[in-house]
Amino acid sequence: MNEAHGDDETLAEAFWGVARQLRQRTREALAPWDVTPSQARALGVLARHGVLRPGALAEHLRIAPRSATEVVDDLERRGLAERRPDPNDRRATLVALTPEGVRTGAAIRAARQAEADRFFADLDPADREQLARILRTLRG
Amino acid sequence: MNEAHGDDETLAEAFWGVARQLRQRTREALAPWDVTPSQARALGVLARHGVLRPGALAEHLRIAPRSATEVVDDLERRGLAERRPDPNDRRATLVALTPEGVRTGAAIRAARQAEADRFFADLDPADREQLARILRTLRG
DNA sequence: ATCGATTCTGAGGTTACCTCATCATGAGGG
DNA sequence: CCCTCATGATGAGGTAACCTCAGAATCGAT
Repeated sequence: MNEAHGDDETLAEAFWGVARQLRQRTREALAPWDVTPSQARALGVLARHGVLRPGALAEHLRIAPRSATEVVDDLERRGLAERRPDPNDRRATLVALTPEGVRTGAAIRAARQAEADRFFADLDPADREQLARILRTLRG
Repeated sequence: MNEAHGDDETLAEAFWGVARQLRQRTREALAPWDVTPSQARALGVLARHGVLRPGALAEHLRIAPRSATEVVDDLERRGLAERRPDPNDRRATLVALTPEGVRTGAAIRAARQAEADRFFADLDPADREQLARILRTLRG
């Protein structure tokens, strides 16, 4: 019920505009390590949860198990993670970060955090608090 | 079921959590028309701006010109848009919505809007105003 | 008339997903 | 002990939505 003239933007449009900017910035922050966003996410999950089966990794990433296999392939190819057999279940494999994977994961996490902080630094502290509260409400 | 509810969640993480939910809802709202998100976006741009060249469409969608060709192919295949020669420039083609494209575009716009409204309806009016203002600031 | 810019599209590549089929193994029952 | 069913990972093959690079047609300007 609200167009008829130019761009008075809806909340959703504004939200996606900001999302686009933030994604862009995050991508730039990731550039020095030459890892794709999906690899970075997997690195983050593995850093948080330690050794995981591909299936469990998939759950955390909310992707299909088959897709986790692929991400692990990539990380392994880059020397950031390695597979090892699960001693308790011979069907399963365990995925663990290599030392380099741990290092890279930490560095990426820090860089991403710094970039996000810089992004939200345009807001004064009160607005940041408001935004955090509102986002929490939306996830209720 | 999964994913720890970050108590110490960063603003960025909260933001992406909300984005994920909103994207999910939007996707569901689009389902009845069986158009992909990218087709829906193009439909929206064409509905707003009328007849456009593929290149101009690409700019509005912020994608490469070559990719707009593809989106137009899809819309044309579905009978939602059609190409016609630009009478003023024989290099160019113009993309226009068909009547069905216009109808579908309007319906999608309404459905999407309704879904977004429902999504943000969890917020009271004051919070919606705050959120709009904060998002505007971030885009400064 | 020529030359550089522009407009689109073919060819082919990438990322990040997906489903379905297959194979090995595990767990429980008879 | 064998059989069946469930589970874990992966091969094969597919999709959406992008991309770049080349090339053909045309335009505008000199």
